[in-house]
Amino acid sequence: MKKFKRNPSEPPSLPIESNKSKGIVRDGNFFEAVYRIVRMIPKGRVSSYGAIAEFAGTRLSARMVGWAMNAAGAANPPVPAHRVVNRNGMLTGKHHFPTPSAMEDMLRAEGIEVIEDRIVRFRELFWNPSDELNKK
DNA sequence: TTGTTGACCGAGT
DNA sequence: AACTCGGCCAACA
Repeated sequence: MKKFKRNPSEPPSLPIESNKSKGIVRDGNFFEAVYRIVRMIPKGRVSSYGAIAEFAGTRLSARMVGWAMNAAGAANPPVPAHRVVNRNGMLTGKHHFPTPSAMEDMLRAEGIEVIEDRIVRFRELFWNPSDELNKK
């Protein structure tokens, strides 16, 4: 009934070592993969949780990208989490920054217009990780 | 241990 | 057009 579970022809998601009991995939591949991708987002551009999740190989795990961003504050080198928004260009994660306006301020500082928690001209500013592969 | 909740997303109703 | 639901999976109660 539900038609799109996991496409068997696609790679079986990340080599995440899901050691749930011992926990902490944060030190494993998933968080690192996400951070790596997010760090690729050029200044002045933005991407979405879903696009990042897909590129990381876990298409249906966009929510985990948000979770990764939640922990990204302590990451080193830094992760530009403010460049990640949802598929509509809305700043859904702004409340997780140190101050309520931090995310918006950082985007503005990079030349991105934000109106009512939404990125203006999101379509043009959207950056898909796979663009990097195509252009080379 | 089981259950619920997300910085999500696409399909169905 | 608004709403619900299922899927992912880590954290937390």
